[in-house]
Amino acid sequence: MVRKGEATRQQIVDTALQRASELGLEGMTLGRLAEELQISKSGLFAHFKSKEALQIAVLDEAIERFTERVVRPMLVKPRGAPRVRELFERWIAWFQGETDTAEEEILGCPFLSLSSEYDDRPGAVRDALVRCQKDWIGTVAKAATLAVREGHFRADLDPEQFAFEFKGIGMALQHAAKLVADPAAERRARAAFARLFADASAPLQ
Amino acid sequence: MVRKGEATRQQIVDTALQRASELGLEGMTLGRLAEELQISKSGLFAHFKSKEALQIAVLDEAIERFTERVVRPMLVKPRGAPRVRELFERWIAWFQGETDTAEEEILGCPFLSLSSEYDDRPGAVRDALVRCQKDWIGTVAKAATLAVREGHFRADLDPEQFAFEFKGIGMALQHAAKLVADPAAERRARAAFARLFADASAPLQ
DNA sequence: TGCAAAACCGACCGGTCGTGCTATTCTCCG
DNA sequence: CGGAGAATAGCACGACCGGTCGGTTTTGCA
Repeated sequence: MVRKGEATRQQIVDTALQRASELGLEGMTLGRLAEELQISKSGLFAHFKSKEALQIAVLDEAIERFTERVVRPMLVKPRGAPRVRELFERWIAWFQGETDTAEEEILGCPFLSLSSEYDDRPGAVRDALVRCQKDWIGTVAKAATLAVREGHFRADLDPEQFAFEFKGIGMALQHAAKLVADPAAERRARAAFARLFADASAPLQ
Repeated sequence: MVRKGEATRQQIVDTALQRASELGLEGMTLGRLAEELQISKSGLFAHFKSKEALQIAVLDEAIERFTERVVRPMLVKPRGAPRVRELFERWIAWFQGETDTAEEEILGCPFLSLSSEYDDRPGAVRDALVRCQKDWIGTVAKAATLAVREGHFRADLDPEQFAFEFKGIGMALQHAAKLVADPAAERRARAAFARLFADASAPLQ
């Protein structure tokens, strides 16, 4: 007697994530969400004690998907440069959304959208977002550290600096692809990464 | 008999820009704006035919200030590498807000906040925003082009690619400084720019 | 199959949103 | 200083917001 509710809740979170990616977690409203799900607003609300709780549930869902689609698959590659490359490729793929089928257009990374939505809005959602963003740059820095240890990257490389620039490339990609609708955005991002990667690599001899 | 109204309108736009930088152009509301200005909501509204008109007025004001504080001052430097450097320094300074006095904390660039606010929200505001963002990356690319022409940058440099990465550094700075509150953010941004600049520079001989 | 609990609904609350309309106050020119 | 017109206030509107509550339907174990 605990099945149906959980399924509905999952369905709500799924749809909410979708809407939140477009309108932001604040811009998403319970009424329209319920309407889209063909559910009453109160029925929807009953699954969460507050809108904030729903927002955090949505954020957790996004984190889970990100882990599954980007972070975990990178581990199949050997430590070092290949894993760093894989991380970038997975990240780029993440920008085109959940579809496993071929998809051309860039939907963007929900975390980047949420980052600017909450960088001036204190609260539990922001705290959770900060935590997961720190985790993410930590993951990138860790991969870079391993690449140094493997001898693929220069010994004097600053992994945190690498992660900073890595992140910048993704943000520029999102900006160029979504707002300015530059068809060359993805190519530019790859070129930027190639430069970052080359600079980080250990000299051939 | 055209004085007072214009002064009030300017005051409204000033305050609105301030609020919009924190809450976004959508999150900013006429009621609270009027309250802060000690003005009636209808009195405020009378200066603009719609909220969208106010939003665009705010955007125009931001563009004007950006031009004054970032784009125009760069022209005092000679064409080429010095001008590119100046552009970056002015841009970094722009992130700390309007204060001419020393200010430590990063307030962030309103355009970057607005970019993610409107990348999924069609309308006149978005159109204006896209236009000014294209102008901005065009300005950066133009400066890079001149640096190539002056022989400071490599002849085979892609100025648009340079502008893409330039923008990415600023976005990473905003993210690191505002959301994650990383005290090293500005240092990281400068280091990233130094690397970008060095890669773009023509070989010494 | 009975029945308690879980799931869900519809109506409704106070509040706030953007936006009109009308009346009053203020400002500046003649 | 008087009056025309700009500037502003007062007020109300319809819509929608997040959230509450009492009642109805559905579910799944005993």
